[in-house]
Formats: sequence, structure tokens, C-alpha cells
Amino acid sequence: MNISHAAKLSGLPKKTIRYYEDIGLVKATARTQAGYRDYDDRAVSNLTFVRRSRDFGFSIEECRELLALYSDRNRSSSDVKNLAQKRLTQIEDKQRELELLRVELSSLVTACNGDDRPDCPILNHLA
Amino acid sequence: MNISHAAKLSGLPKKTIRYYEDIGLVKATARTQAGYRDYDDRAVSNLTFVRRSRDFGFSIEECRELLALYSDRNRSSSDVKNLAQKRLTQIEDKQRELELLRVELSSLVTACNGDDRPDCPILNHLA
DNA sequence: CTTGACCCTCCAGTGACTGGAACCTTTATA
DNA sequence: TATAAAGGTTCCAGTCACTGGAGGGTCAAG
Repeated sequence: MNISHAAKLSGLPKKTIRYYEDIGLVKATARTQAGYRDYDDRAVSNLTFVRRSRDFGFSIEECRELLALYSDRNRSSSDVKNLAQKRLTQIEDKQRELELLRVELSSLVTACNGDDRPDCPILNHLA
Repeated sequence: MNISHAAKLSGLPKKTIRYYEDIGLVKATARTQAGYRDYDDRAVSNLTFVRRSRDFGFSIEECRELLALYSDRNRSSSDVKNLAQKRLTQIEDKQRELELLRVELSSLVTACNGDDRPDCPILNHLA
């Protein structure tokens, strides 16, 4: 299976797949005689795993750890749960931060007339 | 006023202030005989304005536009409002995205035993 | 046999800083 | 007055996670 096919199946851009190989996040595939990368189902499933993990917002380093756990038959689920819990806490922190921003910005937007005159509570607030 | 003082007053790191000058976001200050940057109140207030705008999540390019409007006596408040509304929409989009993620991840975290056995719904979901 | 669609590597750029080296100036102290 | 600490300067490199493009090789169809 060539890289385009693997890209389609995993949902990752070709460039990204090569990049992940470069940085050693996924291990290098076999090559055809012409030097083309050749993917099997296992490789594709690892790529898909990484894509999903990235979609959840795990960093590349965290994906590395998750992949290691994924392929470790003697893992403890607590290690996975810890990583996930850490990410969940990050998400919640970000949500709180965004909500504060949203409330403040939305009240400024509401207060601004948005006409052709220069008076502007938004600028006043930033100044 | 030297850069350390300006940094303290504006709430920006010194490095960042130099960087903003480098990219032309704020204009270069006067220099002392020794070549040290020399800030006045006006310069500090522009730096503070940029910091606040960045805190709201406006990009550097948006800060550039906001600064231009800030110092334009003939501005229309509608231009400012448009920028702020755009940013507000971004924030709301991000909030929705994070909420989807949170719900999914939190249900996975709850479902995972987090013990020393390998069974893990989180990994199953990523696979 | 040529065309177009693949594939490859390698280098550079993104955004918004941040760290560090190498060097100069000012200020406080012995 | 000598010196050391604490400031300032520039410039280059690194961060994160890709992404774009140049320049070149390979392969299947018409």
C-alpha cells in the first residue's frame, strides 16, 4: 500500500506521515525496490491511532507514550488514565480561560455602537 | 525609561518588546547615547495596548490593525467592532470544539479502571 | 513514447516568541 | 579608583507541529 492510500485510510496528510516517520513517532516502513514507502494494516492502524490521539489534543510526546502503551501487552490502564486525565484537566482549564474572555469580549462588542464615529468602548478597554 | 522599566509597566517581557519592535508592530524608540532604548509614556501605553489585545487572543496582524485604529482619530467604531466580533466568533467556535472533546474524553476517563491491568477503553477508542 | 500522476529527499517558512552567546555600559561597592 | 554585578545591545538558533515547494526519479495508460 503506498503512502497516498495509507493517508486516505488513516486520515493524515502524506506530508504528516513522512514527518511522523522522520521524528520517529512511527517506525519506518518497508520500501519497494523503487524506494517507495510500503504500508501494511498494522502501520495504518498505528497512524490512525496517532491521528485520533492528536485530535484529542495530545502532544506528539504524549502520542509517543500512548503508542508505547498501546503496543505494550503488560501495560497498566492507570498509566493511560493518567495521561488522559492530564489532558482533560488542560481542556477544562482552557475552557475556563475562554469563557472569561468570551464574557468580557462579548460585553464589549455589545457596548460598541459599530457606526462611523470613532468612540469605541473596545479601544477604551484595551488602552 | 529603559526597557526593563517599560516591561514592568506594560506587562510584557523585554524580549517580546524587542521582538515587537523588530517586526514593526510598535515603532522603534529613541536611543540613549550608549544605544539603549528609551521609552516614554506614549510608547508604554502602546505596548500595554498590544499586551491587552494579545491577552484577548488577537493575532499580531490584528493587533497591528487595532493599533492603527487606536491612533486614528477618524476611525469608525464599526471597524473595531468587526475585528472584535470575528475574534468572539473564533472563541465560541473553539469553546464548542473543546466541549465536544471534553465530553468524549471525560466519559473515557470515567470508563477506565485505572488499575494495573491492561484493559483500557481509552486505548480501545483511539485504536 | 510521452503524459500525467505518483513517489522521493531536502530546505525553508509558519506564529509568536524564547534562550543563549558575545559584547558593551552603567552603577554600586571595596 | 578598580572591579564586579547588573543592566543594556545584536544576532543566531530553537520551539511546536507541521506545510510548501524545488528538483528529481518511477510507473501506468493511451
